[in-house]
Amino acid sequence: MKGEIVALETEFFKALAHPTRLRILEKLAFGEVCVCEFIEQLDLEQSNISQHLAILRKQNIITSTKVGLKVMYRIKYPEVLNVLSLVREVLAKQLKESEELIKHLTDPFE
Amino acid sequence: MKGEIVALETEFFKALAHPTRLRILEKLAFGEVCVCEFIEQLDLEQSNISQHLAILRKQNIITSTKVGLKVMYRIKYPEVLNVLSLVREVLAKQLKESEELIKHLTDPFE
DNA sequence: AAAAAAGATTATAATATTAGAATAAGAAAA
DNA sequence: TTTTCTTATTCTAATATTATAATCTTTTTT
Repeated sequence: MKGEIVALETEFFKALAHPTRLRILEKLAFGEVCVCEFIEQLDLEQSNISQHLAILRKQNIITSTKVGLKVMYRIKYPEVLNVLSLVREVLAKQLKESEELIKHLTDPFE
Repeated sequence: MKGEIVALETEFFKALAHPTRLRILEKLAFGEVCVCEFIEQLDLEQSNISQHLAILRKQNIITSTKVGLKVMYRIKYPEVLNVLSLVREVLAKQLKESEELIKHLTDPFE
């Protein structure tokens, strides 16, 4: 029971633990995006982008609809974006702290 | 610039993307824990636990202090726990939705 | 000082993830 | 209906992660 929840959480974090997938989500934060745009903007092989989209889809983080030849992707649960911004907050706090350490190193008598 | 932020985020998610490390954080949510307790409760090799602790330490998520022979670990930025609970919320929402799908499958005429 | 206890580190074999190339599948246009 | 366009899938080689075993390191007992 508890182990299965941890497993779900793990898979979720794994899905987010790749720069390409984070960049995809960043773009989707502004709304629907078609695969062709990702190909244009991310400067990666089409097949690679498609693989990363598949991972996010499998994790139920994004969904797609086919519109003619194109496939439009969007974020399925907007709460995912809150996770991303919360992580950025933690990182900001971490960086601020090391910044202060540097300050003390360079101006030790202030 | 933007790429480096994404890289930081990626490393952060990677640090959380393992069941053992999530279990460690779960235990640390209640307060300080010594390595010996992890060894006892997680039923894994000592060296393996130590490796996972090192990954969380390197990511600046936890810190340790030595007390005699023992080493006590604790969460450094409590905000990390908010990330975990937010993720659980997303998972809950996802599961609730698939639960409703099952309901419609089994009682299609309700 | 030698032995023991608690953790950390290193090396390595097994496994998993990733990127790129090739191919397939689907829809629309010619 | 053949061709073209857009995306998905499969295969594979390269890389990264992981767990175990063995080896330190540090501190405390004896």
